[in-house]
Amino acid sequence: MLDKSHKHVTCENCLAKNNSLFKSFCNEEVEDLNIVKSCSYFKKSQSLFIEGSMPRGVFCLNKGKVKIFSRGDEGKEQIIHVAKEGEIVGFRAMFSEEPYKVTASTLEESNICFISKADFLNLVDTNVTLRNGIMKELSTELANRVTYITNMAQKSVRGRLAFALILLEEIYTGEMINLTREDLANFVGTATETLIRLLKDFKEEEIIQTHGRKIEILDRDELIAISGT
Amino acid sequence: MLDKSHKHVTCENCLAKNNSLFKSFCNEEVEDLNIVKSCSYFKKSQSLFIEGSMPRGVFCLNKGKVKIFSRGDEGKEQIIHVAKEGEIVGFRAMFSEEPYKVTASTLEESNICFISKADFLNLVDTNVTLRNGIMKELSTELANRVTYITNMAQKSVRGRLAFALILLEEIYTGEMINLTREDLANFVGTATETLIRLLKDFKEEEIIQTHGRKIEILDRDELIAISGT
DNA sequence: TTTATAATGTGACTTAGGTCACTTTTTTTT
DNA sequence: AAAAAAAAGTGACCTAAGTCACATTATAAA
Repeated sequence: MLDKSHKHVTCENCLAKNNSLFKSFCNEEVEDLNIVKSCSYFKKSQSLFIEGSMPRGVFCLNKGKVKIFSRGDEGKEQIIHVAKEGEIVGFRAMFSEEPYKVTASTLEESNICFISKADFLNLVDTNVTLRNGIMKELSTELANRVTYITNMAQKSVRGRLAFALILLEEIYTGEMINLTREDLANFVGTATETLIRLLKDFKEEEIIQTHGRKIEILDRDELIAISGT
Repeated sequence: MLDKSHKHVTCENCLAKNNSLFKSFCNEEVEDLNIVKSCSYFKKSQSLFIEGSMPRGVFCLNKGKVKIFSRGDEGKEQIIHVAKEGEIVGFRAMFSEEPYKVTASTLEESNICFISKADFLNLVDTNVTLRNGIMKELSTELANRVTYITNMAQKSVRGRLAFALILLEEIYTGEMINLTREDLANFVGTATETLIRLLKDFKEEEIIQTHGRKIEILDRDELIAISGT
């Protein structure tokens, strides 16, 4: 259980910092950051921002996980990304001058800091390293989505699930993958029932093991092989 | 037929310029651009760059169309984007320090200018407007891909084809959509046979009309309706 | 603790869309 | 113009994966 009263993690002490776009910041820069940011506690299933609304700033994850999703025409969630500690969420929309195309919502209780649009853009304007980091991040993300699209278009659901589990293992480093079957299905892009059946197959093949809803990967190599399907 | 001898279009006279990231350039800036760029003629089906190779610069389309695709595990092309006159192709990889994740290849004979990585990055460093344009472009593109992914995961092939035709109508403004059935199938993410059958349906429903391989859209509203499927 | 609510899991059935095997038409090359 | 190669189009068949309708846990609330 997170300490709800601990509302102001200082950037200096932020454990997630070295995993973030701010990792190269010097002490002075971290101090500036610390002044402009505000920190707050989010319960499970709270939204940071909603598809269609205008961006007002960026969110920096100190602790917790956040799903980023868009809704298809029938309202079904398509999870695009699961953000973890250290990630800055919502900065893509800072530059596009358009409303959010995605919703961000916590998957578990989280400590999340907020930096206003003006402050963030000011940082980007004045800090070359940060700016380059962001351009690199945007480009890398764009390249990742190419893979994502190709997977969606060409792989079987079984292959996509294998791929998703490999990605999620990275995101849930040190702990077990912990997502509702519906969220997992919405990430893989399939029906919940199909997802459950495929997980059952993987269990029977001893590729994974479950502890309640939590998923432990037993045979990563096999998953890699299947993900080519 | 393009004039093959006309190898050096000056940026000043480039008809595509106003449709590009360079549209806000002043005369002096255009002159600088003109000095660093080189211009060449590409036949149909020539590659500008290939997945896996290291980026050496960016390509600016003066005339012609270019498909951008990645290959899935079985080698099947997945077309991510069709670039038209005015677009700068390959600039995403300039910032990622990684090999290309996609291949770019001409769909028709084209006039294409080249700007080396060093020259391009120099421009980006010194020209704030260009840089902001690029950051905006990267972000918008990222948002578009969210839609693309959601479509792939949730829509029927019929719905995706309708959506693709709407996009392609924009890209082929003033002319008719002219793609092989295989390319179109690889854009929609389906088998060529399925694509042909669906096009036949659309013809019977008088939503489109074909002139040889060229596709003319008759009922855009109906396509929009179907694309929600 | 009981009740309500949400999440997980199964079975039966249907179908969209992929695959394979050809034919026909168009385009390119000789 | 003839030959070769590539693209377009058809038909028959099959199966991966979606849908619907419940049963069975979990989890949260009263």
